Parts: sequence; structure tokens; C-alpha cells
Amino acid sequence: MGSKDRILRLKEETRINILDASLDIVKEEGWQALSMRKIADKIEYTAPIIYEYFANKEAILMELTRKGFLLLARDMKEAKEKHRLPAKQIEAMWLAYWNFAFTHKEFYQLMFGVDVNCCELAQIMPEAEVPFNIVTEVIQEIMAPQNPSEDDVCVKYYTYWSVIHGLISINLTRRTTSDEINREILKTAISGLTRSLSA
Amino acid sequence: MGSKDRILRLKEETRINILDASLDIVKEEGWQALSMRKIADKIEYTAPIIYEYFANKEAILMELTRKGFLLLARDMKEAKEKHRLPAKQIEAMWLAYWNFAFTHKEFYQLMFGVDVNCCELAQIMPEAEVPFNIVTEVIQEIMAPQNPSEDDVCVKYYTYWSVIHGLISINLTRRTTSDEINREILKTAISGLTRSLSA
DNA sequence: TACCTTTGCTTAACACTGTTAAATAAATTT
DNA sequence: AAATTTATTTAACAGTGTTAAGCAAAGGTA
Repeated sequence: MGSKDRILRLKEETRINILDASLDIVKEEGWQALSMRKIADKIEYTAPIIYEYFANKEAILMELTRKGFLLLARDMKEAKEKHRLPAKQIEAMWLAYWNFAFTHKEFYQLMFGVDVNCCELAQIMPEAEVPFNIVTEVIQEIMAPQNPSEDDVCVKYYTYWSVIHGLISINLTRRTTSDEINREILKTAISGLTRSLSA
Repeated sequence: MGSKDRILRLKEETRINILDASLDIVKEEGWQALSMRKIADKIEYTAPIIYEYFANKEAILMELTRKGFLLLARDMKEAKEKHRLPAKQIEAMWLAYWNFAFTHKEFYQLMFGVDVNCCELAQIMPEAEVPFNIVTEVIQEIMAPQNPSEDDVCVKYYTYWSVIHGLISINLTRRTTSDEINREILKTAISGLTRSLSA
């Protein structure tokens, strides 16, 4: 009775096809464009049969998210094993994380919820630049003795912003550490960065 | 001919009503639940009249985004003016930014694209914890001489993650600074944080 | 006052979305 | 060859954003 196996193998295959098709669509048109009917088109079936492989659309996204985390974990493990000094290991791992985010952009978006649609927002909306401007003004003031270029100031701004936006993202999505601890992280990070402006 | 003015005033009023209604719905049910027909219900009209005030749904979101940036700018300006030392000003401004993100959560989500739906992802998906685990392992190793608590290590992890995820978010949404500069920021940030582990 | 035109608003419709139930075609078992 | 099970599709529902057509009330003009 090898036919049962063959059918099971075929079933597993279309399961994979669904995931692959989804990823293809996303790579071509973005997450917003992913629809059940489009997936069905790509695997040459009609939409309802997808529901024999996945409970719903979210289940597909969940499976892809899982795949993404496995990929990321593999990359980071590999990076780690190339070094022996812990400091080097951490750098390598975070660089791997960084690379993953851009080479598997779609996965990263799905995993951490970064939407790309608001590209060049500052260009069509000057208000988006105001917070930037009022902060860089002061950064400029602090760094004045070193005669920094516009890029230098910009870089410092984005470093600040990264830390804080990152922390906020974490706290909006997952609610793990307490508010007090987060405020401590924030304050020390800020003062640390500020001290580094004059150095 | 004051009637023309009255009518114009009424028009402006329902424009505001549309924005207010949208924000109310979002506060109650989240961004995902915002629909033209729901807005219309709330302002006691039918959906098509909204298109006499806004080109489409995105225009409404854009207007709210603008409002959000104005609110944020105001808060940060206020915070700045309460101090004279630049370092203090920066801390106050970023604290204002931080507070804004949580007191105007809906705005912040809209402005910076953080989706909240993936709450407690780690609980239903163990794979999401793997990157966390393999990094904290090494952090633990570095910090061993100081006998850190589990929370200490966790905090360090999230500090790393904030910087990097923040930088990535910036680079996925807006494409402003060059790759080389970003890599420099990343490397210096990482080595700085790593040095601070032993201190 | 009667007519015409403009305005404000609604109903109806189109093309989508995710999802489910019923109908049908194909394959397997009896 | 008939009955049953499995695979797949068609049709439908409720929702989405959006547009066009229709109606009803108000304004201006004769």
C-alpha cells in the first residue's frame, strides 16, 4: 500500500507549494497583495482547497513566520560558530541578524511588523521632519566644538532614534519587561549616547 | 451672504467629525477595524459622502498621521523649553517622545508602523525565542564575573535588540542614509554595548 | 407661484477580500 | 458494475474600498 504514502507525499508537496507561492507573491507585490485567490491561481487550484491545508490565511502567515525564525536562527548559529571570543561572537550574530533583515526582507517584515508602504514619507509630509529638526538643532549645539558635518549630526540622530524606536516597538508588540526597567534602559541609553557626542 | 460661511463652517465640522470618528473607532477596535462604512455610521451619514471630504481612506490616514506629527512636535518642544542644558534638553525630548508613543499609541502605530497584533508571539511559537536564547547565552558568559541576574541579562539583550531593530526599521521604511554609514553605526553601537557589559 | 438648476445625500453596483456549504467530478472500494 | 469515498469546483455570504446613478430638497429665476 505505497499509494497512501504517495498521496501523503503529494499532499505535503502542495502544502509546500502554497507556502512557496505565498512567498513568491509577497516578493513580487508585497504583503498587502497576498490573497487566497492569488495563491490558488499560482498553485493552479481554486481558493477553497487551501483550507484543506491551512485553517485560514493567518495560519499561512504563521507558518511563514516560523520558517523565518528558523532561517534566522540558522544564520546566527553559523555566524557564532565562526568565532571563539564572545565579543566577536556577538558582533557576528548581530551582523547576521542585520543581514537577514535585508536579504529576507519579507520574512523580517512578517516577523517584526515593519511596514514598508510609508516610503519617503518625509518628502510628501514636511511635518514628519519637525521632530528631527528640533533634535538635530541641539545635537549640533553639543557637537559644535568638533565641527561636525551634517552627516555626522544625522548619524547621531538616527542612533538615538534607533534605540528608542526599537525599545518602543518591543514594548508595543510584546509586553515583557516592566515599565520601570524600560525607563532605566532608556535613560542610561540616552545619557550614554549624549556623553558620546562630546567624545 | 453669511449662509455661505455657515455652510463652509458645517463642511469643515464634518471633516473634523470624520477624523474624530476614525480615531474613536481605532481607539476602540484598532486600525484593522477601521472601515469607511463604520466611519459613516458614526457620523450618521452613508459611506460615499466621506469621499466629498477625503479622496480615499488613505487620505484620512494621512491626515491623522499629520495630526500625530504635530502633536509629537508640540510635546517635544514643550519638553525642550523646560531645560537649558542641552544634555537635559535631549533627555527631556526623548522622554516626551517615549511618553507620546504610549499615551497616543494609535498615532504612534500609524506614524511608525508598529502593529500590535502579534502579542505574546513567543508564547505560542517557541521558535521565536531561539535567537533570544543563543544571544543571551553569550551575554551571560561575558557578564559571568559580575554574577548578573536573569533580568540583567534580559535587559542587555533588549538594549542590543532595540538599537538594531530600530536601525533596521528606519532603513526598511525610509531609505535615507547610505549602507556604509549604517553599518558603521551598527558596528560602533554593538562594540559600545559589548564593552558596557563588562563595566 | 411655477419652473429650472444646483446641491446634498442615498441606493445600487463593481470588484475585490476571507471563508463556508453545496454540488459535482474523479478515484477507490465493494 | 455499483456504491462509496475522496478531490475539486461552483456558488454564495459578509465584508472591504470606491464609483455612478438616482432622488429629494433647497436655491435662484421667470
